[in-house]
Amino acid sequence: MPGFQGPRLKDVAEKANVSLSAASRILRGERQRFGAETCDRVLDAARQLGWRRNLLVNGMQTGRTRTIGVMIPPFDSFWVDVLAGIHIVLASADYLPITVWVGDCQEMPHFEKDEDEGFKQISRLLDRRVDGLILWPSFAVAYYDHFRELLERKVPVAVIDHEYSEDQIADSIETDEAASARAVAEHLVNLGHRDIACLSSREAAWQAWAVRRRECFEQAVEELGGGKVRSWRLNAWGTDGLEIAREILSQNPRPTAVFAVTDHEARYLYETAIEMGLEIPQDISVVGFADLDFAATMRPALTTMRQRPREIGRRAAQLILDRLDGDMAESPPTTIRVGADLIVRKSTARPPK
Amino acid sequence: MPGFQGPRLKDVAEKANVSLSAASRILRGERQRFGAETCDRVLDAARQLGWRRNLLVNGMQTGRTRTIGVMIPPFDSFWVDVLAGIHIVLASADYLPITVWVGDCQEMPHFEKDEDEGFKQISRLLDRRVDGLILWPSFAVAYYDHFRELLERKVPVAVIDHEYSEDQIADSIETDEAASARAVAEHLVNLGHRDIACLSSREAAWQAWAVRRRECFEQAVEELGGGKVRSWRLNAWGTDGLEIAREILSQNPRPTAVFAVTDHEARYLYETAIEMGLEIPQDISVVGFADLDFAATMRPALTTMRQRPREIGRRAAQLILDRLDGDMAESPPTTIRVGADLIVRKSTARPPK
DNA sequence: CCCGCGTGTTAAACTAGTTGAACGGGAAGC
DNA sequence: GCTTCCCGTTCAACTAGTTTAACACGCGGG
Repeated sequence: MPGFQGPRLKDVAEKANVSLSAASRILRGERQRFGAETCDRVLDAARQLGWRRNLLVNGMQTGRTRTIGVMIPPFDSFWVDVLAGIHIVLASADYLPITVWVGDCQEMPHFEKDEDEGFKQISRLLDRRVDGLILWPSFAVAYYDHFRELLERKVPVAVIDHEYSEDQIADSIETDEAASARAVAEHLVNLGHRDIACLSSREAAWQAWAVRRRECFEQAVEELGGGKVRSWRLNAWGTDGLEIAREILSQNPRPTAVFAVTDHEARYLYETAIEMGLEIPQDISVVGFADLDFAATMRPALTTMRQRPREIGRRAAQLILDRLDGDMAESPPTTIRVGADLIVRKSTARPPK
Repeated sequence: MPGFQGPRLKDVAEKANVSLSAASRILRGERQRFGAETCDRVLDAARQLGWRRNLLVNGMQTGRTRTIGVMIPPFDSFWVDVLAGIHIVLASADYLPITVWVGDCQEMPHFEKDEDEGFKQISRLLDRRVDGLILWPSFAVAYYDHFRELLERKVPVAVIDHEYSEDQIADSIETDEAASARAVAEHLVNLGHRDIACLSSREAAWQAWAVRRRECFEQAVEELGGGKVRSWRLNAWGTDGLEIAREILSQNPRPTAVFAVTDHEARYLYETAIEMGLEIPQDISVVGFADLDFAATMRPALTTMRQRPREIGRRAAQLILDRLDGDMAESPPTTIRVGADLIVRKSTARPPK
């Protein structure tokens, strides 16, 4: 029961009254060997029948499906924008991304729990013979072992927001953490803050960016004369945001500014501030990171580092395309660092006297 | 140069020392014809070599790629959640959605402008022989002509948020506009509002929901004794939101409540209210629609109808699966109406005296 | 009359399997 | 000694083309 699959090349050839191979050549663009009239006949026949090239066959023959697998968490607007960048670049190269999502939309996935499900997703991509893969760090770490297979199959892989420090086995595209953290530090120190806290995220192995963002920030503040940063982090499941925020804001002396490593953590600080009757930014300054879609509409509007997710997506896609048929097919893995921009809104001010 | 594609079945057969057809049968699950020891040998060999089924070949042979094309605008959290619902259902059936995006992330696409690009996207899906399609209305209307091809190819199509009134040629999954509009009307009329305005969106042909939402609301308010609704709508490009909002709030007498057909339009009303020094909800009540991710964090928090995008996505995916191998393969197109829930927040109150 | 050129044809091999039919050899049962 | 079963083999056809090689036909020029 192979359902009707549309007209075959054979149908086109018959309608145009030419041989199968002539039809194939003409439709592939090899026109010069044939008369103009014949070409027109074949092209017309194909159009009239609504024939379309079967990319499955093409894929079998050339080993290229013009398809790139993408695995991201469907978590927030950052990832949606990354995806947008990927789509734009791939579409213009006549490639198609196939996206699989790990985890739930409501919360950052816990890859440890979903290992099987995640690997099934990757399998679905490999079974369809994607030409390349763009992955978020979770897979890269949780399935480090499976990377062997990807390398053996020579499927180029780009990992977003995660760099392997020791043995880099795949390309990496990430936010420039050092420069970004320094920009935040400068902003706060310049405002006069000398007692600054940092609220980090879950610092799981596959959240290397969280660790680096915090460490870079701590270092930058100290270098700029802002004193020693007091740092907290969420638990492994990310469930204690409000409690940690309460702990930070209850310190005595209370820090005058808090850097949240993402806008999500900044939200906990906002909620806790309302709870405790503290005014942002009069009593405490808050800086976020990412400029997620809700950051601008928070009250007060959140000062945050705007990442460039679209550029990250674009660069990742371009890297895969270059590896596939560019000159860099064989060059060693690289790391691309994408900048971020400080967006000063209403949540930061000079420290209270 | 057909790049290395991983081990072939031939390699597995050789390693296990069996014939090609035996390997094929065993790996397909036809075990009873073979000895347990032979089966193990083949399975082991496949595992050790990392062999994986080539779905391209499968697709060619069976005419089924276990792949569903999805076309949506990457616009707001509504569509992200629809996508989430689709992914969940398809993943559990071992299908994979391939998503193409039309337009830009920042704004609702204008399909009229991008007709070529949009059709290229659909082509990319059909060229890869997707088994079914889930489309947003834009395509359904702009490319009405191309629907012929989809029907001929017997590719089941589900359209989200758009019902053809005359000749329904595809399945449709949409929000229950009549019930939802009535819920909003009841809420406002019960609060005592008797002079209610409606701010509709662009009412393009492919935004049938906007028209119906407005009309249902007008009718419901009148039936409930809330008087005659005064309605406005955005221009064809959706660029005059603030101007229209200003016009509404400058009316004399000013309506005491405004129903915005989506949360996006509610935003214009909020901005304009600040501009004009009006307090929400003391001076004017505002109701949105969709409960997009920013609705809860607006100040005051927006009262809105929460659509069920995930359910819409799930139902759409399920419908496609049922059409593919269920009993309803041949039944006529249906329309599924999904409910919505009124979320009362802080933007509605009794009308000012 | 033969050569070469422009067109186009046929046949075969190839992508990676899947599937049906026929068949073969050893062992057990009768 | 014959039949039957079990286990497995080989062969061929099939999915939808792509590509190479060899070849054929008619026309114009020499």
